[in-house]
Amino acid sequence: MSIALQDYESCPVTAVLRRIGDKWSPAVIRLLAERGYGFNELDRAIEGISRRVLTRTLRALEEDGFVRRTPLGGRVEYALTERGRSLREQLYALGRWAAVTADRMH
Amino acid sequence: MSIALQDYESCPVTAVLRRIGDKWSPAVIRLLAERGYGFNELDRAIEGISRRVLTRTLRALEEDGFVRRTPLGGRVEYALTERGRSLREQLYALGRWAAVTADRMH
DNA sequence: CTGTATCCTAGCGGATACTG
DNA sequence: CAGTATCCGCTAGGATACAG
Repeated sequence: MSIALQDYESCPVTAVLRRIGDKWSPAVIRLLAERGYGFNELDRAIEGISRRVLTRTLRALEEDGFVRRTPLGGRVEYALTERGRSLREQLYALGRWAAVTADRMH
Repeated sequence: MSIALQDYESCPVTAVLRRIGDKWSPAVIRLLAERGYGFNELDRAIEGISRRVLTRTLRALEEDGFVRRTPLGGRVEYALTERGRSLREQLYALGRWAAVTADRMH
């Protein structure tokens, strides 16, 4: 069996890993799982992220249907969609596995 | 609640996502789940990867304890460790989820 | 408050020739 | 067969000033 070129991008698990495997997406998803957040609120909550990257991260998550952006007169609220909450469940399961087997992970 | 700097790297799920969220790790894991492979054999099976990147991918997976490298007189065999098979199970679950909800994933 | 514009750096991924 | 050496482009990520 061999893996063709088009398989690599079309493989669902690879696609989702590449999307949320960046530096900040997991942190954003984790926060939005609690409640809705404003932009600067997120910026302050996630220590170390730059506004430029936060913007890009949110846009990408929005484009994939994980996050919904709602303008509310002068401010904006970001929240998880149903699909986003579904993803969050998957990541939670993966997190439990990772925590248990983290001994050889440095 | 806020996310401190050190949390980002120490979070198990983020760590594992960053490790296997690269371009080729999922493909390598998928192949090695079947059976042991030699280096050039992997290179041929994964269409589009360069030897340089394949080497780095294998080294990283080995360092994290997902893959075992076994020299066998003139050739080398790469195979999943127990931990690697465990990860493969997790990815398989994530893949099923992704396949089902792939409608808004492009 | 919610971003965008600009500029910069480091690292990933790729092509290819070479080595034991 | 199993890699390493070299070079190169692209993009992710970061700092910071500016804008509506």
